[in-house]
Amino acid sequence: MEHTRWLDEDEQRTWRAFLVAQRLVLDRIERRLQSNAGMPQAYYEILARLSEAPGRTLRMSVLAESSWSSRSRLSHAVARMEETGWIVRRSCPTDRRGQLAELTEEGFAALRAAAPDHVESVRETIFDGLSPAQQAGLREACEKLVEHLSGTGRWPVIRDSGPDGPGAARAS
Amino acid sequence: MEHTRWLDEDEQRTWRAFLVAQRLVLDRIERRLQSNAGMPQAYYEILARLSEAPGRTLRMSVLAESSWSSRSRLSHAVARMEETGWIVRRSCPTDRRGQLAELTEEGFAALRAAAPDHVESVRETIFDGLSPAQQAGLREACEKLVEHLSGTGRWPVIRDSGPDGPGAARAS
DNA sequence: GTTAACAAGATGAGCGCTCAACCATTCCGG
DNA sequence: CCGGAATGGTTGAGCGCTCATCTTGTTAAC
Repeated sequence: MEHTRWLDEDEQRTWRAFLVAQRLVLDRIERRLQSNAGMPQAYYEILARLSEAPGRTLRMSVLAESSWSSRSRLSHAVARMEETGWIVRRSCPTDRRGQLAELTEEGFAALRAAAPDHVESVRETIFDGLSPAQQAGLREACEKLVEHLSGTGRWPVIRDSGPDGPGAARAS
Repeated sequence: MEHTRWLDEDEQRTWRAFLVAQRLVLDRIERRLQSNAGMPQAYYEILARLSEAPGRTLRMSVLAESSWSSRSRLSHAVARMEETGWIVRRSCPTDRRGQLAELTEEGFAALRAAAPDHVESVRETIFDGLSPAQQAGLREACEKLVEHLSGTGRWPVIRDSGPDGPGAARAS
């Protein structure tokens, strides 16, 4: 057996910093979104992707990929959001295995209502504390990580649906 | 109502990259740790902090802070790990409200057994995909974020005056 | 000293997630 | 065609987490 490649001091600090920063950031944003819009970040993501789709409708599998969600997770999430009236499911006409998820007017309204504070929260949490150079460094590293990890993991590689990100709700 | 400070295109990309990278990284490491050592990352963190403490013992509150965990979470986690025999709780001699969490031999052994593969997993996930400069950039940004976020609004949740909170009788 | 405020933890309900099945449909090699 | 593999999606158990609440112990004001 090969000897373990332990982390040197710099690597330890990097890993710790990433872990803690990730916790603090996600936690803060999740908490604020939950208290202001009554939805977790993952649901916001799903609604945002749906809102950008033609007809505000996507197949479950496509939606799962574009929101970086497992099928099981998406299935549970959509079931929940169907109960709250944000999404409706319809069967797919061309493939009887498939299901289409469609954003309802209520769902779209919920997304629009949630967006401004969520964006503000993201800005305060991430961008207000980092210099432009630090933002660039963060982005470069994260994009590289995504590239590094998205081929071999459990999620298929997908193309980002464009530079619009979670902001579709602002575009109308 | 002020106008929302929407994210520009660069900021969108940065935020998306951070979100996705964070998901992929944590997911991968968590999954591997779970399958190889039967514990979630948060538990590993707790065991690691305990193992570094004098007497392998810490007060719950200190342990909560040093593992960036809420008290409730730590309480649940320690309860669970007490069932599996990795931790024992003893009452604190100097403060009868307090509890001391002590790492057992079994807990220490579990941590030691988990460590090599976990470290290898971290290395493969984070460091093998990043150049030294990118690692440095990631570290700088994350450390800045931690600094930015750990001051106020850190973990202790801002409680609005609840039913038996201060000023409950007068507030409404 | 009494009493109100506060701190340390524990606890239980609720929720989102994972994992491992599971059913239904479609695809594809003989 | 047929039958097995692959695909799309759902389901339920189990778990870790949050939130609100509760208990117990400490502190401080008067």
